[in-house]
Amino acid sequence: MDAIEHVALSPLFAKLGRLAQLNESDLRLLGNLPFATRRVGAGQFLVREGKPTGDCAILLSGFACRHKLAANGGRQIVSFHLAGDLLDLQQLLLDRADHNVETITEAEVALVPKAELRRLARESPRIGAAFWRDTLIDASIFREWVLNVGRRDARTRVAHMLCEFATRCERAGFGSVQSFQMPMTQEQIADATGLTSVHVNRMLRSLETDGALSRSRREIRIRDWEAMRRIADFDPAYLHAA
Amino acid sequence: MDAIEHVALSPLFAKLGRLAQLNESDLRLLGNLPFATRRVGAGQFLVREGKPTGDCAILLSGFACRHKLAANGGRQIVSFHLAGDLLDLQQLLLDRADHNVETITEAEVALVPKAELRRLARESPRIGAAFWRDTLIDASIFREWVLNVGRRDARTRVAHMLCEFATRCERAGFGSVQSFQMPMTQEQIADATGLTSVHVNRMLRSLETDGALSRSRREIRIRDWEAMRRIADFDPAYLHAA
DNA sequence: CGACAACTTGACGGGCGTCAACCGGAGTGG
DNA sequence: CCACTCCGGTTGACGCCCGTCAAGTTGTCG
Repeated sequence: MDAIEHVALSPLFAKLGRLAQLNESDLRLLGNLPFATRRVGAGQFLVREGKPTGDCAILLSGFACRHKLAANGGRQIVSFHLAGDLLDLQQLLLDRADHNVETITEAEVALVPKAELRRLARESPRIGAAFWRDTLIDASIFREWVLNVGRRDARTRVAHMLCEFATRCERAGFGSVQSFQMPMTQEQIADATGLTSVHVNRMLRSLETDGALSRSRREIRIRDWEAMRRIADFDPAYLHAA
Repeated sequence: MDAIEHVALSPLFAKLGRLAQLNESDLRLLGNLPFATRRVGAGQFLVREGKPTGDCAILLSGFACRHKLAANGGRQIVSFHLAGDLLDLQQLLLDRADHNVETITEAEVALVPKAELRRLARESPRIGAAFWRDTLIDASIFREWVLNVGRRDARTRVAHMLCEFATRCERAGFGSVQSFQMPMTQEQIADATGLTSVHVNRMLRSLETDGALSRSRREIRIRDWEAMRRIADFDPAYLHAA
C-alpha cells in the first residue's frame, strides 16, 4: 500500500490511536486494509434499517447521523458522527441493520469489506480491542442520550447536545470547545433531542439572550465553558476520552 | 470444576448458547471460570457511577437495572436485566463506570475477575465474539430506548416497555409473552420511560380498560399479542434474538 | 393491628407541541 | 443582474399532554 491510501484513511488512524496504543505491525496491517472511497452528497443513506448489512463504512470527511423512525412518523436521531468514525462496526456481528445511517453534509467514506475487518480484529488483539472499545463508548453515549431525552428539560437537553458535540469536535481536531461549526439544522437538533424545531429555536435564543453562547450562521461561540457545562448538566466522563 | 458450579452458572451458559454456537472446549473453558456467588437484597448497588470498575457481575437469579442521575434529581433507568445477563461487560475495557447497576429484587450474582473474562475471550474466539455480540445487542436496545423516550407518547412508551420485557422474559424461559410477572414498581417503569409514576398508572389503566391487557398484582396478561404489538409500536428486530 | 410502601385517583397548571405567518440567504434561470 | 424559489430559521397565539400536588386505598410484613 502506498502513501496516498494511508493519507485517505488518516482520520481512522487518528481515531484508533486515541482508542489504543498501536504498534508498528498494527499500523502495517491497517495500511494493508483494502477499501474503496466514495464521495456522497448530503442526505444520502449509508445504512438502511431492515436491510442485510453490507460493507462497513468509515467516515473520512463530513458529518453523518444514525436515526430510527416511529410509527407515528417521528424520527429520532440516536447519534452524530464525524470524520474518523466507524459508522457500523456492529454490522460485523449482527446481520440486519436496526437503524439508518444518513449523511448530514457532503461526505467522503471508505468502504471496507466486513470480512477484512473481522480478520484485522482477529490478527491484532490490540486493534480488536480498539474496535470493541469503540462500540462500548458508543453504547455509553446512547445511555447518556436516554437520560438526556428522558429526564432533562428542553433547555438543558439542547445545551447538553451542544456540549457533547463541541467536545467531540475538539478532540477530533475540528475547532475548539469555545468556537466550532454546527453542521446540523435545527430540525436535526430537534430530532436528536426529542423536541420540535420550533422549540429548539426558542431554547437556542434563550441560551443566547442569557449570554451562554452566541451564534452567527452555524458558528457557535461559548465564552464561559464552565458556566455552559453547568447549564447543560454536562460531565464528559461518559465519553471515555473518545 | 464440579457439577455444582456448573449448575450455578447455568443461566449464563443458556444465554451464551443463544448468542453463539459453543463447542466442547468452549464449555470446558467456561466450566473452569473461577467465580464467587453472592446473594443480595433488593435495592443494592452492584456498580456505582464514577467508581473504578471491579469484578464483573453476572446475574444468576432475580432482576436488576442500570440507571443514571440528572442534576435536577431525576433518575433514568437505561436497561433492565434478568438471570443470565452479564451486568458489566463494558468494565472489561473501560476503567470507570458511567452508570449505576442496582438490583430491583432479591438476587444472586456471580462475581468473576475481569482478567479471567478477558483471558476467556482471548482463548476462545467464539466466546469473545459472543461477549462482543452481547454488548452490541445492548447498544441496539439503548438506541430503541432513545427512540422510545424521545418520540413516542406516554401510552405507547409504556406498552413498548412491557412488550420488550415480555419478549425477553419468554426467551430467557420465564413465563410467556401472554402472561408474565413484572418485578418492577410503577415508579421504576416511570424512570425507564421518562414519565412520572402517576402517569404510568394512568397509562396502565388506560391499556387495561381498552382490553389490551389485564393485571392482577404484578402479573400481566396479554390476550391479543398482535394488537398489543401495534399499540406499542413494537418490532422485536432490534433485540436481534437476544 | 399498626406502619409503611406501592398503588390509585382527581384537580390544576405549565412546558412544549401545533399552527401559521414571515424573514433571509443561497441557488437558479431568464 | 435581478426575480423567483426554496429551505432553514424566527416569532407569536393557542392548546394539550403530562407533571405536580394532594388525598385516599390497598396490600404486606412486623
